[in-house]
Amino acid sequence: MPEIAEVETVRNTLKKRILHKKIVDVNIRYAKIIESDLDEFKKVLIGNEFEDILRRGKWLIFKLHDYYLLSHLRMEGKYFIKDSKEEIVKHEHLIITFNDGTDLRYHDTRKFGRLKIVPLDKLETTEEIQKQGIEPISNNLTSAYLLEKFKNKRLPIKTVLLDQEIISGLGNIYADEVLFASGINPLKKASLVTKEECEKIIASSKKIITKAIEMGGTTIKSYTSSLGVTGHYQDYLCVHKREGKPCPKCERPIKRIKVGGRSTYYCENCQK
DNA sequence: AGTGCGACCCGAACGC
DNA sequence: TGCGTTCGGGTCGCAC
Repeated sequence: MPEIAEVETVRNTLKKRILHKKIVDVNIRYAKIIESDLDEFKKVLIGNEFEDILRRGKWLIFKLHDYYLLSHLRMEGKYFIKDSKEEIVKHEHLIITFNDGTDLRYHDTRKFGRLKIVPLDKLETTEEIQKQGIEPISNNLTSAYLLEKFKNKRLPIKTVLLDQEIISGLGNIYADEVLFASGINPLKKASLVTKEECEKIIASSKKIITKAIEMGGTTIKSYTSSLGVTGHYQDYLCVHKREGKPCPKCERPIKRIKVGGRSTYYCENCQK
């Protein structure tokens, strides 16, 4: 679920609620989501405090005094802030307790999310962070860069847009939306995408992501960002999850196909 | 190096 | 109603 807009919304929401509070306890209830040594993980967190929250692609980066806590929500990870006295519910896998009687709780139905700690000076050399491509909302994203990256890719453009090492942060929802807005068929081989089409991909990515962040992300199924905040971008989706519904431009029914194993929605008429 | 596909998990939606 | 199957907003590892 969480794509860049959702992660950004979580970041902004949590920043208002958890900074500069002393961590007094850490309860790991499902250890496999933690990629660091568990004792070290706890030792680093307890007595520490979050000083800032950053984001790189879909990675949330919590800055501690001497370490970063990296968190990837994958498909269904969510953060909640609750009173420490509240009963722990199913799927709350990590509970960080603050000295003011509140908890930051990581909830993940499918257990796909991952967390790890890295020392401050090791962030840039951490593989997960190093691999991230250019942010869609960055001015460094140019058609020259995309053309170079697409050059040797025979994969469908849709699949390549999901490659975090090229553009970081686009997921299945916004990839469909970007291609619709750009008038590009999701099955078109990436190596055949033109400079003009790259310009369209860049312009529509910026527009769609900016708007989605403004709307607090997209809520599909039960996804809510932290604190029960619900995104509203789903009201603006043109093609994703709209199989059979009329295309916003030409009114013909939206098609659903599989591309690289992922559900893909598009308009046959507008995306030749 | 680039590509294809199963694996990781679970619950909801669907089909009978 | 009940039971089995399919699917998914993401990424990784492995085989070719």
